[in-house]
Amino acid sequence: MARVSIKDIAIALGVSNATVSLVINGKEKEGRVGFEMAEKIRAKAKELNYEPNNLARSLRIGRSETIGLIVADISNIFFATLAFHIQEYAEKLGYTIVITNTNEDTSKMEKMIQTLQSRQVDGFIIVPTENGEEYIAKLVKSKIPVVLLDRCFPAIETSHVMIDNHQTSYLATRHLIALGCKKIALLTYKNKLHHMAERKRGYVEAVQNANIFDAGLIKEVNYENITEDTNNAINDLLKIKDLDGIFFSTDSVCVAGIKYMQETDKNIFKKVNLMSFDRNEIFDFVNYDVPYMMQPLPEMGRRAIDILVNKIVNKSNTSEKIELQASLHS
Amino acid sequence: MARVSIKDIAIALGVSNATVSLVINGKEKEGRVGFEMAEKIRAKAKELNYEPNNLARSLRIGRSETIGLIVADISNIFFATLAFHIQEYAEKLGYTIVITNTNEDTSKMEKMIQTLQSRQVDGFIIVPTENGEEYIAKLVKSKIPVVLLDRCFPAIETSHVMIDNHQTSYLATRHLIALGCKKIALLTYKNKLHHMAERKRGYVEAVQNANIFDAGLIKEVNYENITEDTNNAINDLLKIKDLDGIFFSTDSVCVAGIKYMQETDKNIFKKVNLMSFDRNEIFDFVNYDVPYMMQPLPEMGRRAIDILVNKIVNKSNTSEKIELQASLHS
DNA sequence: CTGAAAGCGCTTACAG
DNA sequence: CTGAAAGCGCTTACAG
Repeated sequence: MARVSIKDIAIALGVSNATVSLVINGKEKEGRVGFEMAEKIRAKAKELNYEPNNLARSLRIGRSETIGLIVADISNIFFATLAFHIQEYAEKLGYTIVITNTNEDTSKMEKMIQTLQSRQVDGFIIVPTENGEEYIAKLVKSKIPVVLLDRCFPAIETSHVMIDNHQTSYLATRHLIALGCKKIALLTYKNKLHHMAERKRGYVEAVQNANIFDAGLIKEVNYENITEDTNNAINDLLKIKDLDGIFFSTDSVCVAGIKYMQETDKNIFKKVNLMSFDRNEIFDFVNYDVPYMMQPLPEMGRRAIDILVNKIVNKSNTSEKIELQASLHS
Repeated sequence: MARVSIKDIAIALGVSNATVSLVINGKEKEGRVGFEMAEKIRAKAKELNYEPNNLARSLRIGRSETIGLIVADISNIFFATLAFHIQEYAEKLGYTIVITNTNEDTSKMEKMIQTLQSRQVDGFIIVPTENGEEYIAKLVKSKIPVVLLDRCFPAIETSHVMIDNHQTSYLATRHLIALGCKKIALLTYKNKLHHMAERKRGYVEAVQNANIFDAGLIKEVNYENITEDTNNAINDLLKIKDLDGIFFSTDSVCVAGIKYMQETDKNIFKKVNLMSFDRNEIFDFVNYDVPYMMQPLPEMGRRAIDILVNKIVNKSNTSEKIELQASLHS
């Protein structure tokens, strides 16, 4: 039951390893192997049930045709869907995707990157953690191809694929304003990630332009303590007279918010308009049509792969910064 | 920027590759390298920023310490969570998990397995597709370590980790009966997978024992057409006089069912008791406490890894068939 | 305590 | 059109 190698085929047929390798890789034309010999080799390969050893191949050619995908939380439907699209597309290009998970933990991210590097991945697509800037900077400096996804560090010169968070947030807020809202709250994560700051900036710009800015309407919650923090924030907000809009900067906060509001006041949605970032399945079960800004997940995945593969294949070193548009669903 | 290898360290220090390798792998004691030399080697490795090449190592030792995990749908929270736990646990044991996705497509499953085999994974954890029996049988016969997860093919002699579907389903139905239900419907997938048949069997046994079996209360829907089929099934069921219970054999069907029922009749949950297989986030947003049978995902993941690693390391060839208990939440 | 050498399975110049 | 040989970066008997 020992695995059969190129050598076994070569010996069985009395030819050289080189000839077999050429045929197996379909290089018989440029490679100058006779048609009959090629046919014999293919037949023998099938007969012996030959399966190539890609480890050996990778070692020899110096590429593994494997890409490391590092996401923040694979059990979050947003990242799971993104991972799904990335895998689908990468497969078409002949790359295998290795997905790993950081749980928003920087030391874990570092460990994952090291593990994958020792397995010789050709490049990385990374959703970086909040405190991961230093390590990502080091990684990028080491010249291994990297594309950041969904999030970025403006101080580092890297390629990234994300949406235009500022613009998306601005448009989301404008939508509430167009609906006639005058007191619009923002419920967002408290962290240093740039994309979150951009979402806040988009909101602030929109309410300022409409002359309805009020710093007291901005509430920030911690990722680790989302339920309790959100409940408290909503409690505070509902005390505000004439509150008529809440913009949630992610669907996870929106879900937590809606859950609490439903329990608190069944008629809340008649008074307060919501807006979410990304869709969540639970929206179908709420007695209110939640409008949301949808990120183009399949395209984000494709673009990330395209840029990364270009870096890998052409050794391109330019930083491509892609910011896609999200679409309003209401 | 060329990667530094063991050889570079050896040359820099004027020692042999073997000595460096021994130290790097912490085998200096059994390996008989002097402490001072070991220290010098470690220092030089750090200085040169040495990172081992696991591809080369795997090729040499004949193991990759990588496990292929093949799930049916990574964007389904059930599998995503399972994948998460498997990865967490495998990492502790020094294994890297490569996750891929079949989308319930058998030809895709075959392709994924081949790809991973050529990358020399040491073994597989597989959630097999409905028509994948033949290929899985072939795979198992080839002696590569395999553990089936969540589903199994009784005709094939393999290891598997799943729950006791019959018993779980039986208890779920008993719960509805204990609540006083006399007309309990079953809403399940129409497919040939054994675990689904077991869920049906558990339901049938429970209602037969209670003398309330009625074949007309069993409705089957297609995975590909879940929304429409479920709506039709629910429509039929709601025409039945005195219907007082519905058991959903998976949370995905339950979600579809609840969605439709909510739209159809707001007071439905006062008349009909539900029971779901597994929990879903949307249950929090339904005006009714959905009871469910919860599968022990972390344990399922751990057991699958333990069995697989045992096969890999000890070349164990016995089939371990693990059937865990699910717990009732109501 | 340390080194020289073979070999894992492949690919790729080079020679003929 | 085909073969002999080197080498990717490791590990592991074997010899001393």
